[in-house]
Amino acid sequence: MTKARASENRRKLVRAAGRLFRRHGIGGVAVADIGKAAGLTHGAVYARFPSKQALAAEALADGTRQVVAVMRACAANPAIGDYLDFSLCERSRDNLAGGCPLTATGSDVARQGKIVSRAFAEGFDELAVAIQEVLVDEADYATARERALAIAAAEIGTLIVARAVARADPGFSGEILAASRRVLGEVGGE
Amino acid sequence: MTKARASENRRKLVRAAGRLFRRHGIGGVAVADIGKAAGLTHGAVYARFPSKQALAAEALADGTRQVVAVMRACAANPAIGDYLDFSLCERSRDNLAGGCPLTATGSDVARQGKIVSRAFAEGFDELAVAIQEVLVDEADYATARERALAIAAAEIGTLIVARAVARADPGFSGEILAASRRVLGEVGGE
DNA sequence: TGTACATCAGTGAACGCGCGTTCACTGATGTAC
DNA sequence: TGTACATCAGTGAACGCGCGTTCACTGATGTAC
Repeated sequence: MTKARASENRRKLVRAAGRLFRRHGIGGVAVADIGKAAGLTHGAVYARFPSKQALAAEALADGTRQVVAVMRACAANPAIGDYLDFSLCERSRDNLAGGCPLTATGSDVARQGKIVSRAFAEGFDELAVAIQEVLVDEADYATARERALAIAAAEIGTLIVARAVARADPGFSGEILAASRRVLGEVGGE
Repeated sequence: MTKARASENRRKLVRAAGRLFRRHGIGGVAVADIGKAAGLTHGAVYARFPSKQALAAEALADGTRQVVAVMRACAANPAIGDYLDFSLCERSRDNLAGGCPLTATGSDVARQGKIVSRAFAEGFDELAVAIQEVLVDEADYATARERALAIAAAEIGTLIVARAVARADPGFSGEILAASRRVLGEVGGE
C-alpha cells in the first residue's frame, strides 16, 4: 500500500462514482457499488470522502472537466457545428455512463445539497465558456455569452428529452435530436 | 364510501403523486407518502394502481396535460413570447411542485420503465404541438415543427439548469433564464 | 319495505431487502533510533 | 543495517432506518329476493 496506490484508488473511486451516477442517477447508486466498481469496499469511500454528497460533487466536477476537454479536442479548430454534431446524436444519447454528467443528473441536482449544486454551476459555466469561445469569431460579440448559455442549456435539455423518450419511441427521439441540432446551429450563427 | 368518493380518491392520489414526484423526484417519494398526502394509506394506492411505476406514468401524463392547458390560457391570444415569459422566469423555476413534470423529472425518466417513458413522450409531444400552434402564424411553416421541438427541449433544459444552479448561485441562475428567454424568442420569430 | 348477501375501496401489519454511515480492527508502509 | 513503532488506507460487521409490495381483514354500499 504505497501513497501512489492510495491516491490512484481515490481517483478510481471518483471515476467509478461518475460513471455509476451518470448511468443510474445519484439516488440510484449505493456507496457499496461505487467501492466495488473501484475494486474496494464501501469503507474505502468513507476513508476518503465525508459523505456520498461530497463524492457526488467531486464526480460531477471531474466528469464535466473530462467532457469539456473532449469537446475542445473533437476537431482541429472546432466550430459550433462540431460541438453540436458531437453532442446531439444517437451515440451521445445512448452513452449515458460515458457522457456529460450535467445531462445525466440534471433534474437530480435540484434535490441535492449545496456542494453538488455548486459543482453543477461551475461545470455548466465551463461548458458555456467553451461554447462561447467558438461563437465569438463568427457572430456578434455582445450576445455571445447570452447565446452560449442558451445553447448549453438547450443541448442539455435536448439530450434529457431524447433519452427520456427513447425507450418508448426511438424515432421521435431521433427527430428531437435532429430538430435541435439544426435550430441550435442557426442560433450559433452556422 | 360511494363510487363517486372512490373515484375522487383515485384522482386525489394522482394529483398528490404528481406534486410529490415533481418536488422530490420519483425515487425520492415513498408510496406511503403519496397515500398520506391524499388522506389515505399506502394500501389504497395498491388497490388502484398495479405499481408505483404505473402511478408515476399516470401522474406524469396528468401533470403535463394541466400545464399545457394553463399555458394555452396564459394570454387571450398567446404568442411564443407569452409562453416563454410564462415558463422561463424565477417564479416558474421555484415552483417545483406546481410546475411542469417533464422539467421536474426529466433525467429521472431515462431510468424508469417503458410506461413512464411513453407518458413522457406523449406529454412532450403535446407541449411541442402547443408551441407549434403559436409559431405557424408568425414564421415559416415548414420549419415550425422543427423549431417547436427545439424550443420545447430548450425550455426544459433551461429550467433544469436554472434549478440545479439556483442553490449555489442564484444570480447565475437568473442570467441563464434571461439568456434563454431572449434567444428562444428570436428562434420563435419574435 | 325489510333482510341477506356479494362487492369492493380502503386498512394496517408484515415481508424481505437494501440503504448511508459508523467503528473497531488489520496490516503494510515508512520513519526514528 | 536492523529493530520498534506510529501512521493510515482499507476492511467488514453492525447500526438504525425506510422502502415497495403483499395480504388477510373491515365495513360501508347497493343489489336480489
